[in-house]
Amino acid sequence: MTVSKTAEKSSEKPSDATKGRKDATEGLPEALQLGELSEQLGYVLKRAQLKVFENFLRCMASLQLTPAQFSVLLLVEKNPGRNQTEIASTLGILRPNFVALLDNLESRDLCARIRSTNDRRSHILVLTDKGKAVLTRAKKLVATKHESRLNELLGQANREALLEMLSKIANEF
Amino acid sequence: MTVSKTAEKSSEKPSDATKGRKDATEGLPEALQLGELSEQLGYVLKRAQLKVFENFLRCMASLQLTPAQFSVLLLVEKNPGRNQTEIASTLGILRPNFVALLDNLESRDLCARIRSTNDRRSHILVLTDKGKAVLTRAKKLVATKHESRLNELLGQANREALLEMLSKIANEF
DNA sequence: CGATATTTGATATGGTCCATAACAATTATC
DNA sequence: GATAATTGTTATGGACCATATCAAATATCG
Repeated sequence: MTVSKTAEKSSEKPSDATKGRKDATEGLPEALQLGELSEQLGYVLKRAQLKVFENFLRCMASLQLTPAQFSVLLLVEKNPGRNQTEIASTLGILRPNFVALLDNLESRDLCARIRSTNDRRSHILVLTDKGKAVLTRAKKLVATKHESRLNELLGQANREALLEMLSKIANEF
Repeated sequence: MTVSKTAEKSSEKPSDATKGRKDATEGLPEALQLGELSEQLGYVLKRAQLKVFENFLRCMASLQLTPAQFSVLLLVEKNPGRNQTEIASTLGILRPNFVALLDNLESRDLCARIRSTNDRRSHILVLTDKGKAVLTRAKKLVATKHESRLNELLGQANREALLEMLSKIANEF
């Protein structure tokens, strides 16, 4: 050990004003200094991501769609006729973990697995009619409640610049 | 069910060219179209965050520090004499989950819990000498290997703009 | 052709992170 | 001094992520 146990506060300071934290300026617990933390991109990136996901979930509460589920619906709509492996891998989801996710969407009749006639191992993925309808509503909610709020916070131009830089990091880092 | 089971590909097309996917242009599995996904800030944000954390871990492999551990060391260095509740809460870590994190840092002699004399319930947190030394090396690694690579990818000005926008989202969203 | 290897969806399993309830010790409050 | 609140801690469960493994189906190659 390099530090003596049972010490207290800033040493070299046997003063009286800061003893027991009972000054007249009490009440607030004196917010901590973030210091270099607020300059760490990873830290800020993570916090921002949590906030965005949190807001996304609130906006989608009526449809009960998580970001991952929404991304699956979007990708299946854009790429109908693909199998689980293809959809999962382009989303960065491992096949085993994709099974339960799909089970959920299928049990809610948003998505369907269809045994392919070409390759009877694979399951072709398609949106059901209900899935298409829900996705349409989801897109509207995201646009009007979610992304729009980001626009008014950052401004249209900044939001696009942000997206471009994040894409660069996601793809070229 | 709204879709007929055992279908295949784009219907209304009993053609021959796209049957069995055995054209002359075979080989590549024909990359999927991301479509609107690449415009979803949450999606891109998450992917970027994963990439940044991944790179952070690689850069810190020699010191065996995770982003969370690094943030704790940074915060304790900047705010010595605070207790676990204060450090954990400003990092968005729940007290129960902070215990094991601290146990790890303390077992490696990077950080120490000191029973406060003011409030004998709380544990004051301080960096050990080894903790300070490791943190110094960690900062250098982050600066030279991690953040520098972001700079050359985005450019100094863009990196600062990115940080500012992410901070705005993290704090005001 | 037929033996072997590969692929696909699936299960089981373990790890990490996150969230809640509950507890003993200590302190604050009235 | 009785009651309430706080601190660190444990236990626990859920969500997410990663690996190994499997049966069925297909591909490969002698």
